[in-house]
Amino acid sequence: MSSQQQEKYEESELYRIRHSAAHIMAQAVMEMFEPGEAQIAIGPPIEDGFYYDFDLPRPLTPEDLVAIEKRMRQIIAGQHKFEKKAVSAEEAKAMFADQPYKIELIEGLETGGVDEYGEPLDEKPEISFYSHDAFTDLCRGPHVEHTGKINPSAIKLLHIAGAYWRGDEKRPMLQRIYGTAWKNKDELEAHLGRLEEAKKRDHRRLGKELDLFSVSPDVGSGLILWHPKGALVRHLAEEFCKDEHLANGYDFVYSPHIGRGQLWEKSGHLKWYQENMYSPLDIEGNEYYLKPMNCPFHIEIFKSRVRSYRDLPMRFAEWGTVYRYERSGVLHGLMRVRGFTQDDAHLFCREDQMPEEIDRVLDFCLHLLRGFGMNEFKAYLSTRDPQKSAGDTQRWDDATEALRAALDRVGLDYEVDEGGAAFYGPKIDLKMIDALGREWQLSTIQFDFNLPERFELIYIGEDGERRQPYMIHRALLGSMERFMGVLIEHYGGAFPLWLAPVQAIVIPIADRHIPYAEEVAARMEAAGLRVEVDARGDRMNAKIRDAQNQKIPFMLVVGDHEVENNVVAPRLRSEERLDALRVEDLIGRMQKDIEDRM
RNA sequence: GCCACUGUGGCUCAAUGGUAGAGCAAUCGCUUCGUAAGCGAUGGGUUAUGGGUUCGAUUCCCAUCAGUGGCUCCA
Repeated sequence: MSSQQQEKYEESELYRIRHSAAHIMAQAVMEMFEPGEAQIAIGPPIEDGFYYDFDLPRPLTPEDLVAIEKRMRQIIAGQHKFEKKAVSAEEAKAMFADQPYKIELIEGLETGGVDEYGEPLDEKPEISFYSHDAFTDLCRGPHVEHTGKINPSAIKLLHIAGAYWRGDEKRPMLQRIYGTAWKNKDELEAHLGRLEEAKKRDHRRLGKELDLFSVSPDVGSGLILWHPKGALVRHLAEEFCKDEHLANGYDFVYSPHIGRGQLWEKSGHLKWYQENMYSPLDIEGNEYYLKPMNCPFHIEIFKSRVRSYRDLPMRFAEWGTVYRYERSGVLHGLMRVRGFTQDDAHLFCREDQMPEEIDRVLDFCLHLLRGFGMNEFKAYLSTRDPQKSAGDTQRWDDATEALRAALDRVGLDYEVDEGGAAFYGPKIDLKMIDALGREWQLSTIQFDFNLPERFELIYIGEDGERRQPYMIHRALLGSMERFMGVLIEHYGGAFPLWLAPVQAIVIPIADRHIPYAEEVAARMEAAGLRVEVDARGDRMNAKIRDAQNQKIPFMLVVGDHEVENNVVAPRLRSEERLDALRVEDLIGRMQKDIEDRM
C-alpha cells in the first residue's frame, strides 16, 4: 500500500475539493433567493462527496438541482480565491447577524466547547471564515486554493433530502443537498458506475428477480412473504446454523408468540419498550402482547425448576419470531422489518464460567458468519454509562473485561463505544456493510444484569447458597430477515452451491434430448441434488441466458453428442465451460463442493 | 414519525385534459437449434385507493395507502 492511500481523508486533496464544492454549492443556492430569505446551516465533506443543509422559503426541486449545478460550474470557472480570516466571536456574530444557525454554531464554539456537529471540543477553537467570490462561510477549512482547482466535469449533485438541524427531531427540518466530487471526470464516472453496480446487488431487486420474497400491502408493511426459492435458501441457512448449535452445546426450546401483560410488566418491557410493542389482544379479559423479544420466555424455562451449579451453563436457543413496531419511514426491504425471526439464545452461567462462555460464543459467532463467506464486519464494544446502569458495578466491570479479552483474543479490530451500552449490560455488536454502503447490525452478544434481578433468577451454589447466574443474550445472525438481506447482497444473488435453490439445470438442445435430460435430472435428484430441466421450446441460447440470469451454478447442456456418450457438458455461471463429464462424476464433484460449503 | 420524490398490465418503462402503448414475461403455433434473447399470433390494465375541479381526469388539486432517498430512531 502506498503512502498516498494511507493519507488521512481529512488531509487529502479530495477532502478539500469536496469541502470547497460544498461552499460553492451554498453560494449557488443562496443566489437563488432574496437576502434574508435563505439560511445556511452546515456543509461538510463526507465519504465520496459532500452535502450542505439549508433552511429555505420553498422546497427545492430536481430542476433546481440542475440549475445549481450549472451555476456551480460558472463559479468554478471564475477561479475565485478561497481566503481565510480569523475573527473574534463578536465579529463573527456581527457578520452572520441574519444567519441564526451560524450564530448558534458560533456560540457553541465560543462558550459551549462544541464543534459544528455538537461534538465536544478539548479546547476553545479559533473562529475563522473562508471566503470565495461573493460567499463567506464560518469554517475551519481547509479548502483548495481557488475555485478553479475543482474540475467542473467531476462534480454532480445527487439528491435532496430532509435533515433535522443538529440531528434533533425536535428542531427544524432542513433541506440537504447531497453531491459528489472527484479529481477528474473518469473518477466521477467510475463512482457513478459503482453506484449503478451496487443497485444490481440490492437485495430488494434480487429478491424480485430471483423470486425469493415479497411484501404485500394487504399483508402489511415490513412483513415478509418468503417465496419457495427464498424459503429454501433460508431453510438451508437455518439448517446449517441449527446443526452447529446442537454441536456446540445449545439446547433448543420453543416459546409462543404472545404472553400475558403481567409477564411484560415483570420484565420491564411495558415500562421501557412499550413504544415498540403492538397493542394488546384481549383474551377472556386478560391482556396478551405479541412478543418483541424472547427473553422472558427463556427465563421462565430456566425458572421452571430449581437449578444447581452443576446444571450450568445452560444455553437455550430458539429461532424466535418477534414483532416490533417500527416507524414507517425506517422500514427497508428485509433489513428493517416489523416481524422477524431471531436466532436467539440465552446463556445462563456461573461467575467462574463467564469468561470462557464469552470466548465460546464469540468464536461460535465468527464460525457461523465465516460459514457464509462473511469475513468483513465492523465490531463494536459498548461499555457502561455510569448515569444509567442497572446491577452491580463489579459485575459490569468483569463482564466488560471478558468481552474485551474475547475480542482481543480473536484479533478483531473493534471500536469502543464508551458509555454506549444499554442500562442493563455491556455488549459486543458485529455489523455488516450492505451493497449501498450502509451498516446493518447482525450479531449481538450482551450481558443482562436487569432481568435476573427482576425475575429473581437463582441457582444453588456448591456451598448450598442461592446465587444469581450471569445471563447473556445473544443473536448471531441477528434476524433471519436481515441476515438474508445481507447474504443476498454479499453473494450478489449468486449463492454458493450448498445454498443455491436450484443447483443445476439440464438444458436439452432439441426436444429429442428431453428424455435423456429427464434421466440425468432424476439421477442427480436421487443423489440429493436440486435440479431442473428446461424443456421449453426455446433455443439453447435463450435457456442459457435465463439460467445465467437466475445465477444457477451448473448448466448442463445435453445434445446428440452427450446422449451418445452418456455424459453432460457443464457450463458454470462464471461462464467457464468444463469438459464433458459422466453424470456420476459430476454428482461426486458437486457433492464434494456442497460438503465443503462452496 | 419528519422532509422530498414516486405509484400506468407479472416485470421494465412510454403517452395524453377527450377512458392507454412498447419490450420482456405468459399462452398457442411454427422452428429442433451446440454455450447470454429464433419467428409469428393471442390474451392481459376501472392508469394504487377515496374524494374534488371540469362538459370530460389516468393527466390538475386534496386526502389515504404503498414504495424510494435521506433525517431521527434502532434491546
